[in-house]
Amino acid sequence: MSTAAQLKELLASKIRASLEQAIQDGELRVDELPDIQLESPRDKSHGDFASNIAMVLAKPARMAPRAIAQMIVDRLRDPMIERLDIAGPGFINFSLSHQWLYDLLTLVHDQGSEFGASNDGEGEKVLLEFVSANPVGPMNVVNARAAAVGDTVARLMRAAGYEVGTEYYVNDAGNQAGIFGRSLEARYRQLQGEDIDFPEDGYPGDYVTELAQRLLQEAVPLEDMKPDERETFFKRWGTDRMVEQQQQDLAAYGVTFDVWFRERELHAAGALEEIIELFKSKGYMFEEDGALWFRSTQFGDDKDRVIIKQDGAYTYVTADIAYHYDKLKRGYTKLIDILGPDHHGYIGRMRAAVQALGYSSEAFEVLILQYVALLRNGQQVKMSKRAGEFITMQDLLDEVGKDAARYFFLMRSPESHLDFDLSLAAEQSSENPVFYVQYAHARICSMLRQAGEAGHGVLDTRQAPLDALQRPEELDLIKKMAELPEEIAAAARYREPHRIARYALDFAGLFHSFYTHCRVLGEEPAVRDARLVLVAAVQVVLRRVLDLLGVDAPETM
RNA sequence: GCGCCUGUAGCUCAGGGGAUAGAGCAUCGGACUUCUAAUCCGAGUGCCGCAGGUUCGAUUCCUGCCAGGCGCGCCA
Repeated sequence: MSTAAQLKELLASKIRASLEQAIQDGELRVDELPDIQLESPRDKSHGDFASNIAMVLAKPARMAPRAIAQMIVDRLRDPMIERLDIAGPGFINFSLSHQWLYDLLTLVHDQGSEFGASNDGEGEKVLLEFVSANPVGPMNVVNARAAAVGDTVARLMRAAGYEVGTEYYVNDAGNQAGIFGRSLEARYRQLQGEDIDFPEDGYPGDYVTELAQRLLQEAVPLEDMKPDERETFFKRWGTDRMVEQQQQDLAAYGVTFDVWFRERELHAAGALEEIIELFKSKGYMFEEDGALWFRSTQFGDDKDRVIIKQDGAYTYVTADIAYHYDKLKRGYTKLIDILGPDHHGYIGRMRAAVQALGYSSEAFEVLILQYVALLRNGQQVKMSKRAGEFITMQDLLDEVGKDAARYFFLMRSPESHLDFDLSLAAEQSSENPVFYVQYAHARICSMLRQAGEAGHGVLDTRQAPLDALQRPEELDLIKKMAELPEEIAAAARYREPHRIARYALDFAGLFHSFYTHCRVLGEEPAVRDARLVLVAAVQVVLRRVLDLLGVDAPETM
């Protein structure tokens, strides 16, 4: 039982053995053998697997690629290999007997919802931080994109053998949290009938007033507090409520975090002072213009960064350094931050900080998501924060639903600008790719239901007459399944969830094509039983893939 | 000015050293007495932004340029 990845390794070792034999025979002269790569050819006429090794060796061996290929082919014998062709400029194409595909169905059924897993990540401890929207207002569509991408990257990395923690960093101690607290207090007092001005830089949204109303109903004895206690109270109570809201919204979106990390806890633990002392002792700090600076340019940043402002307050960078230090001290060897497009300037300073803390710059990695343009009926939706006209994450989910939202965000490569067509996403039609995939799953459920009612269960794969599967539609489906482990591993390694969204679409397409061309129920028993095993395996794979994307797999549509 | 992202079919986007460059949508033409037609089958379209370079081979890697988007706080 082998996946495509395992077979590639096997074939590579056979090629290597042939080459070594050729060297021994004195027919080939090279200093060393390069890595032997096998690929899954796009074009079916090129066999199951193909290698370009003859072309790679052409120069060092000073021989024609096709002659090298012939030399390899002459020495390659294996019962598994049905046909070997030399094609084009010197490709070696392998056509295998169908047995490996039948075996793969057994593997899929044995592994079930685990199918596709690998140990590509070798247990590397990765901390994935994403969204981390300030707890002072509703989340926006870039936050929604970050949530979908981050959550699916985490799922993919776990499937690919990484040890992943997910975190949401709550900026509940900074400037903006303070402004938010003052905004809330102002609304609260206005509701009590006081005639006071709303802070000039305050948050104008209705949600602040709604929170103030809620606080009023809770009848907290604020009169007994001193002014600074009141300020702390409003800030803390307000941001805590916002965090609760964010947690709810994200959970409804299928996104949960292992840890919600509060900035204020860093402050309370003295973590910022610790950083300052550490950097001072290492000579990375200097004073200028009444402020304390981190000489980040020493580590490749484009300018130095203020750590303590003239007014004695810390900057956000200080807390962020402390936070990342905390992550590193917890044993994570790779910190991945998923950030919005307005934060790319942040990479240099954090990378500098990580190095200053004594870690490799490679321990810190940033995935920058690009801008999301919302379209409705082909027109771009204009948003103005100042006028309070913007589409929140919640609006988006209300309009298109969780599954379409996640799928649309995951469809595109994370670092590409994204045109999100709200009209299309909300449409329950064939034009909407998410339904296309879900429909494949629903169709399978319906078939298996009817098969079961007719008394035809899915046989154990070892009992089923799988060699009845001979049609290209059947074999193509299985081949595609065989590629899932490498697809997941690649998607995890490059942090590219769109590979899986595309895989889902392609795989569903293969199934729909099979469905049209091959009947299951009503065929002669051997064909029926073999196809039922196949269809059940397709169901397993579709569920796996949809689960990785965080999209539901409905049984009926 | 500097930095990040993006230029591939009419539109939205895949493909990131290899064999005739792909998908969806849109357009046109077919396929339901049979497991869900939310489906399938067929048809056309491309100086892969431009110019150099590396390579046996470049849409893919490197450099420069052009175009678009977004950043460049003692805000986060």
